[in-house]
Amino acid sequence: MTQLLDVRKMNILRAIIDDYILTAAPVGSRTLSKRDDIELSPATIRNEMSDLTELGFLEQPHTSAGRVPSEKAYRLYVNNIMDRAHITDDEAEYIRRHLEQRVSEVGDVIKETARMLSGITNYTSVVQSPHLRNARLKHISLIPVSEGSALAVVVTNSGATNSTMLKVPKGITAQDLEKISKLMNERMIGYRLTDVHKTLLPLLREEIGEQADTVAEMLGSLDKDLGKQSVEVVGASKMLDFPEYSDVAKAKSFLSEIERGEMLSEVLSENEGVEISVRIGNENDNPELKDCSVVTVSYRVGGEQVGSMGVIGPTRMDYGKVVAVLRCMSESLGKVLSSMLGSGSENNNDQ
Amino acid sequence: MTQLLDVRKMNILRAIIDDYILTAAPVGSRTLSKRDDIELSPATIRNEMSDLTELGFLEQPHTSAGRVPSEKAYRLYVNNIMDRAHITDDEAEYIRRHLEQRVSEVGDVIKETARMLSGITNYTSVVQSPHLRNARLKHISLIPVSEGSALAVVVTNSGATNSTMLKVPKGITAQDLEKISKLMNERMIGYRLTDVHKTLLPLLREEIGEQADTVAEMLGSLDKDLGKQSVEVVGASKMLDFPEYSDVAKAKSFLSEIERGEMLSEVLSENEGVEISVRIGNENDNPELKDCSVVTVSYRVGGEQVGSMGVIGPTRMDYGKVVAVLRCMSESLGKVLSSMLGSGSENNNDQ
DNA sequence: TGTTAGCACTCATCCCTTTCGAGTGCTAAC
DNA sequence: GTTAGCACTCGAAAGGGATGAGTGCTAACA
Repeated sequence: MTQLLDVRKMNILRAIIDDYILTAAPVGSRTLSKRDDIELSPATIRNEMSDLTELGFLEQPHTSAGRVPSEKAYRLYVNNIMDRAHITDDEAEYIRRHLEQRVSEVGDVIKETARMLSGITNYTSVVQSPHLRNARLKHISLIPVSEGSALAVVVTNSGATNSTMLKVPKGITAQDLEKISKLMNERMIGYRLTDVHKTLLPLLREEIGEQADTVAEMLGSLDKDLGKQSVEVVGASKMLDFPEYSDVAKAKSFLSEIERGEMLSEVLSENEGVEISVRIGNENDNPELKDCSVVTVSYRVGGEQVGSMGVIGPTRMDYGKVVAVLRCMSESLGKVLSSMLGSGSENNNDQ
Repeated sequence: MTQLLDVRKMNILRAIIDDYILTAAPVGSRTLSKRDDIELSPATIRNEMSDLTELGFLEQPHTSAGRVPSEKAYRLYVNNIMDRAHITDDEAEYIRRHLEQRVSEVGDVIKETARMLSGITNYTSVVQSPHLRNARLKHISLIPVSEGSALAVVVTNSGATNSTMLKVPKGITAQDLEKISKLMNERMIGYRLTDVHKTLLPLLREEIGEQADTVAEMLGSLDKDLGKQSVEVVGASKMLDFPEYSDVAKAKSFLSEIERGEMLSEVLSENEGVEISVRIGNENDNPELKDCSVVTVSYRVGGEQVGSMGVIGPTRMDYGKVVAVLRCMSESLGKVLSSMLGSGSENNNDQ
């Protein structure tokens, strides 16, 4: 498929895309022939453009307008043409530095990542907090809050903490809770929460005694709760900077959808297992994103993929830069989280 | 000041405001004379409108347009004219019901409140989480997380829970932490955090021994952290529904400001001590809000004002409905929080 | 055979004018 | 004090060139 296009066509296509990314205006043959990297007359270029249009890489808003890249063109561009190293060492250094200053809490790091991501790219950024599914228990506290409810605080080996309100059966007293949490701390530390729930709990049943059902229920709801990954969105309003969204109705429907939030976690969870993913226009499932491109990247802590982040922008986004920035951010975030969370990486490897 | 306007002028002004709130279009004399509640000819109305314009209650976009209410008019309307009981018992019941279903966590209740508030009014809603400044300690856990950091989990008598990452001096071991938290639980329960920090700590110093400084520092940073009130915003994009924001640049600058978030906490903390506050157009400090009105209301748990919420909309917002809804929401939220948090109200009163 | 100049043609955009109508203010009559 | 009548204002919408960026095609050139 690559060889469908000769070098010259490739160059012209790249030039058109580069130009269009910058200006959002249809690109004409004269404009192109003025560029230094293309030494052809407008007429020749027109012939090539005509071919490219026929091949589906270019589109014409109307007869007497310039050409606009099609989604197929962006796809080709992303796969084969763009130069990825659009990010300087300085910028990379800046990202790392800036992230490492925020040493306090995971949530803050995620927020800061989202802010930087949107700040550097000038698109909407989306960053998912790391999931704890495979984290190992380090400490559990059950703190009585009121009749019928207790707060479960879980610290994992990755240093992440999570507190969840649990319902507690009527009969259970504060002493019971203390007993249970003591037992849990003695026996369950070092296991994955899912392991505890599925594997270990049955073995421990007799030892726990009459409260076994309570514990099981608590673990179940904990399990569910730890699976939830929050999502930080920054710069949604930046979409209004682009002429693509100069129509208020369009802007509104996009922003509402972002605000609802459901789309976002879908978008981020779609690329499990993949390192980096670029979805262009209609490649997105969500119809609200059909004029957008979404670039997502997963990040790892201690070798394990624990979350992802991404950028949402118009289809004519600066893919090269975005991909480079995301690569860098993913790496930095991974490092920062790993180091922040201390022992995380070592303990995670022994199965 | 009220008596500057006779009954007829008042009626006309109210009619104009009502109409303008609905349509956002300048109101003319003919339109008014067609209304059932005004039995005057257009010419007569024109005379009155001319007077009202001279008095500063109406403005004319241009000579041959209808009249638009001025901010002064809205002020008068809010203070003297509007009928407040714009909300039916059914709606009030709906609000209460809907909130009470969300019994799990304070954060969820706040989110749901914000969602409903924006849903019912169709404006942007802003809801602050309750502050814990005067809450009394019920339980403290210090959980070692990694070298140099520990998680402090505080449960207050109001049932609110809050966890904060604390820096811990190098020398402190897990055992130390346990000892400290045990001591704190024994001696500090029932006090306000600020009391503990300022009053009780000095008295306890010797008893705590060498870790006193550590405890002091921890309490200090806890204190600061518990003072933070998060803010939930829902429906910011709804502003785009209004013709006032059909200009994308204007919409963008408004949304960016909302997204930055700082303005919001300012707006909400301005009305401490006041029950309900209406700020119209330029009455707002923030220039970004000069075309908006902000209605805020505080809410109480156990007799004490612990937070506030509000609605942001165009100056021609439906003040009557908004005020009524906010009143109801404030009451419901207070009740739900009080009941949710169990013992909250009783214990809060004994000084 | 590939490249280029020339030319007729298309069509969105800009600007100007005209028309339309909602709304006003004033005056005179009731 | 209220109202009908009327001239006047002015924004919004509709129409109509002119402009110019851009195309496709053809024929000539290297």
